[in-house]
Amino acid sequence: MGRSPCCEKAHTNKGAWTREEDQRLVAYINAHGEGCWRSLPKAAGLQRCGKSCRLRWINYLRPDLKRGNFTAEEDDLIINLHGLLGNKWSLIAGRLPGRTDNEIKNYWNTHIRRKLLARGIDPKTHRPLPVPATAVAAASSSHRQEHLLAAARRSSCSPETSGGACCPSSDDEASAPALHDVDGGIDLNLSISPPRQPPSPSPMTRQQADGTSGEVVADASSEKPLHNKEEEQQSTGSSPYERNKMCLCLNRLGLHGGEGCACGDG
DNA sequence: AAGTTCGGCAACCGCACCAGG
DNA sequence: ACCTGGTGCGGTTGCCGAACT
Repeated sequence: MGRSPCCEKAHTNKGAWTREEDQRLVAYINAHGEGCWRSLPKAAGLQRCGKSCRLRWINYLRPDLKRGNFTAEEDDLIINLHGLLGNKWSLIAGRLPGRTDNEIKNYWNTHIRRKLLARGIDPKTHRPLPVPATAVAAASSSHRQEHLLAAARRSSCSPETSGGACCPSSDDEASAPALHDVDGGIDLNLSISPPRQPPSPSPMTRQQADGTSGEVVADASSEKPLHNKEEEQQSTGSSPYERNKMCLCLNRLGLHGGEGCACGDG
């Protein structure tokens, strides 16, 4: 028993989208709205698979997309959310307005992951890799990387930062990385109720979890070039992460005090 | 200047989940 | 309870431009 293919591959285009195809897709969705992706290509006069149309719309054509470089705040948010959620790119994207899961996934794989590795941080577990301290120190030359490392270390639960109390050393537990903001005193370990947060009133639904409720939680959208962020950080001495504390209202992760922050004191 | 390598990103593929019949 | 279709998600691939030799 199998399932029918989502489209007739013999009559569908593949590869890069043309301007005309984009225009057709945008025009159709503007007129009829999203949904019914299977029948959309035919209705819109496109020789494309419905899944391809959906992907093109979500990742490239949506009007609310934010293009351009990721900001330092977004970097921090991604690192922290990845520490919490793992490779749940759609969930992470739900906390970054204007960013898509695909974009974040690519950014992680091409930028953040490599930088974390260079800093001796395991991108999967957010724990320090077993490398000589001198190698880590030698790699800490740039302020930008220093900032990323600091954020990553805040995101990780390591014996050095936690004193070992919060991080059982068994491999089973290590496979489920926890988040701890040592500086801020916030325990983000999702396996235990955060001491400074009320328990969640109900289990998180899928809709709540993936951000499809339409709420915009994290407002880290300032589009400053990265080098400006570095200068700002150097001049103030405080990281964007510290200035934009994480909002951890359980099912509304984002920047503390952001638009959708439900803490009440933000 | 030409060839090669590398990095970034758009797009594809296959599986999982969910809702409706 | 089971089956099927539609949709969403994460992993992977391949193209293209930049950097390097």
